Amino acid sequence: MKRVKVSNNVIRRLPRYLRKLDELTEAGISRISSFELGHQLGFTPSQIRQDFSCFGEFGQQGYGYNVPALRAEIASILGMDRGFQAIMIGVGNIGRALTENFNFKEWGFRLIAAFDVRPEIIGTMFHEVPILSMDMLAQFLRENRVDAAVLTVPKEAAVPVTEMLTANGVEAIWNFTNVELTEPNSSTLVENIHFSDSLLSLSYFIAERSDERAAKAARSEKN
Amino acid sequence: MKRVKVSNNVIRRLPRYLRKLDELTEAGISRISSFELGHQLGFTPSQIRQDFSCFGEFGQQGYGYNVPALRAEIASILGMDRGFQAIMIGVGNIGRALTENFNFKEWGFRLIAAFDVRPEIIGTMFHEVPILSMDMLAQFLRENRVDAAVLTVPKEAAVPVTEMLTANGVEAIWNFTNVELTEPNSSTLVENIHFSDSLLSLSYFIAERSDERAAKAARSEKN
DNA sequence: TAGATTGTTAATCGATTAACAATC
DNA sequence: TAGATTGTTAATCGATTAACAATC
Repeated sequence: MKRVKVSNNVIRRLPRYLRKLDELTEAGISRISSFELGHQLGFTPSQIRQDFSCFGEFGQQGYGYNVPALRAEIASILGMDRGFQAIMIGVGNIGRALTENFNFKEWGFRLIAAFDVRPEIIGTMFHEVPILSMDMLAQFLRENRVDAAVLTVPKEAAVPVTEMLTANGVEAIWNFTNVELTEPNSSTLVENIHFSDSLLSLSYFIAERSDERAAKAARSEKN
Repeated sequence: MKRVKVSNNVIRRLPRYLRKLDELTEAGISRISSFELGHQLGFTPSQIRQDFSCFGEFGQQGYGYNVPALRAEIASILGMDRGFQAIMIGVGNIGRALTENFNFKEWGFRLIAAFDVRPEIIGTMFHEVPILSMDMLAQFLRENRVDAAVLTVPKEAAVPVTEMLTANGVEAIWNFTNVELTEPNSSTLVENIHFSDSLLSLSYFIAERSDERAAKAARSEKN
């Protein structure tokens, strides 16, 4: 697979393509043009062809794209077939909710262990995932390949735990704490789930619309 | 406040500014230059000044920005002071985890009610939020101002519930279902929390780095 | 073959960065 | 005042869109 430098925007669109292709498959659609796919996602056909062309030639002139084949290509580009292994740090509310509700396997990750500091849960299993003591973390990382750590610890623990993880060779963190981990000069990959950022963006748009309406109402009152 | 058309990229950066300013406040720092702020966030000073200039003049030549004042401005731009009210649809695992762990008030939202279809929880309270029957939704929306709905229903219910919400005047949805709700021609604001999209982006970067290392290893083996 | 649609090159558009006069 | 740093205009860079020859 050719891996030229692909822009961040393109990468962020890949999972949306994947989801849409899964929806199409479910609906029994096996063939789609960039025109129709673009229409359904709100992208231009050009953008879609440009995006895919970063990785190869997946379509066929005069025909379009084969849905399952394209799906498989994108899954592979995203690394879903690489058998990545992940650990979870912090088995509190968020960690448990994630373990129960999020299907790591479906997205190519195997959650092989979880770590916590509370003696009462250490040594137990939670949904087929063993909960180990944080004291075991370093040893565990020496003995197992861990491609990513899911960070679901309390706010205060976020930075020290991150330091511990990177010091022990973890190079990718899926961060659920509402703490800014991205250090300007670190090579660790950090992907953030910032609930508040998301809600605040929505809040901005709600406020914007509200202001627009108020302005409109004020104008029509004048006339 | 001037509200010219602000690009999406700028809006997405605002919550990060807010968080950083809160961190600075906590650290007792009350003044910062665009240079230093940029350094800490990985942005250029130019970008920071450009971003802020969309909304007004918050700095002072020769001095920089006053941290609490700038924080207040951004909070206001994001609509955090507008007393937005939200309802939650679906009180399953995700809904409960969110109610327990996410402080809506901190971000300017008041969670005034939750809705579910399961008789055994209808009529109860969960963390000060009353759980009502879905049958009451339409009436509730007529009688209360609801600025946003938090969508935490099972996958299958996502589309029908969304239709019901929009039909009853809800114009903003915070979507936690892994379903593509953004219809190309709807005016409803949809903000998605797609866990899988986030993990798959991370997966891409892990795979990319792995490939780069393999290529490097292969090259050095040849020499 | 004729029609459709790709992959790719060129043109446009928008966002980021640089530069600098204004000013605290 | 001199030094620092903003707000803003201009330059650059990158991403999106348009166009079209290639081809199934």
